[in-house]
Amino acid sequence: MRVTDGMSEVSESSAGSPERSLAASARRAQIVEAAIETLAECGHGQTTFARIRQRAGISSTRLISYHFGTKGELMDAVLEEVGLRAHQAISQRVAGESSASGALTARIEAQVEWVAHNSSAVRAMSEICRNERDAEGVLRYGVEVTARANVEGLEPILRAGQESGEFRQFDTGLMALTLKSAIDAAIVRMARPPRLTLAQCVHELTTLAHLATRKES
Amino acid sequence: MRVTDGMSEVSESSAGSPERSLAASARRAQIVEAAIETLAECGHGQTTFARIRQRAGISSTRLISYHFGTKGELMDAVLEEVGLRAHQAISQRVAGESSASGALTARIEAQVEWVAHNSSAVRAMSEICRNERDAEGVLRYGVEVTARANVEGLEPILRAGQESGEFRQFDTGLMALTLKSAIDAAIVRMARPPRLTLAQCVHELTTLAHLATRKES
Amino acid sequence: MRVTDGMSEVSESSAGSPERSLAASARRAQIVEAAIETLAECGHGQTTFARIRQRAGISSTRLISYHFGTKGELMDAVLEEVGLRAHQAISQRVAGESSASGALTARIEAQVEWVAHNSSAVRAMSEICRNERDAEGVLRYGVEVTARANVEGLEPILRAGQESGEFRQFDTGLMALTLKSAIDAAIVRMARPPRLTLAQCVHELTTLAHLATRKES
Amino acid sequence: MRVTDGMSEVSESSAGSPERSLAASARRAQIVEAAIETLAECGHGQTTFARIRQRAGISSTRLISYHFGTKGELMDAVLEEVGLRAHQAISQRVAGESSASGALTARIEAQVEWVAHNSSAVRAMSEICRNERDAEGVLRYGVEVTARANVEGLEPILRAGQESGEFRQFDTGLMALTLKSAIDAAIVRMARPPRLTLAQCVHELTTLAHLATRKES
DNA sequence: CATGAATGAGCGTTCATTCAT
DNA sequence: CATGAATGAACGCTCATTCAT
Repeated sequence: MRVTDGMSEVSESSAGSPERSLAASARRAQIVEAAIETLAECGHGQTTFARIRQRAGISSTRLISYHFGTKGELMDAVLEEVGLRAHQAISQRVAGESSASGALTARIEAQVEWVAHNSSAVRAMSEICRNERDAEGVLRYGVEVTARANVEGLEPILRAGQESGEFRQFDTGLMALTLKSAIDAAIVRMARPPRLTLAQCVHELTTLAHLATRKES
Repeated sequence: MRVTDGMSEVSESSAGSPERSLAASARRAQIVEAAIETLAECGHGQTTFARIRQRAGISSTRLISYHFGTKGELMDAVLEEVGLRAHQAISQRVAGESSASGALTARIEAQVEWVAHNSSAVRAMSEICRNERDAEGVLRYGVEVTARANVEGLEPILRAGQESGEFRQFDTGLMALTLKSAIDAAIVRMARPPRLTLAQCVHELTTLAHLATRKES
Repeated sequence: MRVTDGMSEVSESSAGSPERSLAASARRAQIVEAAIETLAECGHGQTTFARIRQRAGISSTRLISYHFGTKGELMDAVLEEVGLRAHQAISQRVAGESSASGALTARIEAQVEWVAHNSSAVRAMSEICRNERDAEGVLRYGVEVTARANVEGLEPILRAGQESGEFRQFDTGLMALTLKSAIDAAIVRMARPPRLTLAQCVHELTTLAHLATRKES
Repeated sequence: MRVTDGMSEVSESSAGSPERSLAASARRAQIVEAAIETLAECGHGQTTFARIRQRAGISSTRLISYHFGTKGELMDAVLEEVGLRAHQAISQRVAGESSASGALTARIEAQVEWVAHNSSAVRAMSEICRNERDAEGVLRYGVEVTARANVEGLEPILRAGQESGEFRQFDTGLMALTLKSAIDAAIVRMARPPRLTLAQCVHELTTLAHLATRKES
């Protein structure tokens, strides 16, 4: 039986069991972390096994293919890890809000702050989603996947606000995308003079969202 | 020690003469066009001389380096060409407007329509700006360059509107980036069900821009 | 941005351990030997990975860069190997001599004989030293390196002879270079008619050295 | 009839006539000079048409192949030019001497001085002779050619000295080669501390030659 | 006399991956 | 769990040369 067909060599050892040995999990985490940093710093095109190996401080690239099988699966693991981190950090902060307007503000705050403090993870995710392709050359993750962690949380709020009458009528899909883009734009803006603080950015964005969504008086 | 200095073998000519032979210009245009299509379809990472050669229907990749020197200079040429096209198509449409609000609407209309009808050029530009790096690994074109053709035109309008009292106070840099992002988001949105027409998208965006910028009554 | 730093993919290992696996050492020796022969026969300019691969009888040029990293490092390895061989063969033959004159004669004998019987190694070293350049175009090994293995051994003898009063006053650096050159010239001379035997060459050279260095009576 | 088969395109125009137009001769001289400088500075391996073109300040490498046909023929022309210069500068200085000893001294003086003052030409010649190969990979100019301009003048003097009884018996071929090598070594020596003046070098060499060749008293 | 346009072959290097233990 | 050795394919780029005017 062939051992490697796109599957990690370790995953098949305990067939069926979702658990992984402690050492293996640690190794995987170490490699994923190195991959995130490399993606953020060098970009997808320069993110090679050799560079990841170097940053992770491991002896051979063989260790990477040993634990993840192929490069694509490593990218999957990175995406999963980043998505998990974002979800854990953001979702709970929106929970307490009762009004759609409040929820929207809370969500934007949470999101922009997380993005600002986890730029490497965000860049890594972005690099993968926009560049990772399969053998035929088609993007493996559409904008869909990119949107999921962040936009997915935004659109339900917008829909709820329209249904409750808090918000005016607009295309919720486009508005969600716009707000998500605005959040990313804020990170770009913060890097440029004249300097804006994180709090100022948050305020600008929540104001913008409020004005763009509220029902005309 | 390098002798070509990364310059096209055909370019130099003693004086600063902008002249280029007819045949050479045609070849360059042909290659640039093939490069744009390849970038849009295959992404920066898969945009190789071999693929460009194939799409351009020329005999050898040598023809590319003959006319452009290095890959980096070809990318420069692509960026220049796309920038020129966008400028020519967009700038004049904003000229006639007297009010900031009218100019903003006109600019958004012009921009979203151009982007919608020139998606290959836009994708090509995006791929280059986000992925092209120099030998040391740093991005050759910052977000600055990306922003120039589009954002540069947006921000002056916003500033003028604030000065004339038409617009409320907000950070013009962030607002320009947000509107630019929203335009790109509209393209993404149009590709997803439920379907939105171009006109509907334009309306959504101009409405959003109006609400976000107008002075509170 | 480069990750391999021009290092062999197999070399690193955390500590400064001189150990290399048996198989790897054998492969390296095989490749170095093929490189020496190629350099001697085809010259530095025609010494390509493809030719070395062919002569070594290995499957791919990739094996060379796998074991040596870059071409420059392969050249380094060749130089090191040839230097080692020469040192081992020559140095001990001079050890027993008490007088400077005797040492000089012994050294010349040993050197000319080694050079005559290891012409490939000598040519390889010569090709590298005179042609190998770095990226900026400067010679990587000055005449210094070339001289080291052979001249370095010559000059101390000359200095000792002057100090002991055996030799007349002359510039030891120039004399050492001259004798080294004369040894190389002997190899050239042997290839031309009328034929000279190795022993005759040695005699001619030792006589010349004796006459040129001895104190005037 | 094909115009180019290893022959310069201009040479065939005035078939049979050894004269060349003034402009063509000037161009050829300009290119040869640039080739000499490039060979001396960058070495044979890096002496490309592109670099020569640049240094000569001409518009296209096509001009080189136009005037010289192939690279090999350009190298021939360089060799011819350098040989001519050396011959013109050296030969007359030996003319007036009556004794072999005097002629030898005069020749060494003339040769070392010319070499010292024309290092680029010497390096160029050396680069060509040691590296230029034909399509099959064999050196196009043996040591023979290198030796011609310089050694050729040395050996007759040595032979004459032996016949007249001035010099002792030794192999004139090896001695000539040795003295030629010693002259080149002097140039190397002069570049190294402790500094030696040209006059000192000449004195060291003529003394050495005298001691090595004179009849034992 | 000079130039423009084109070209195939070859270069060293980098890549992810696979076959062995 | 980890490593060593090997590999074919592809990359951008440089080379001298040739077919046209």
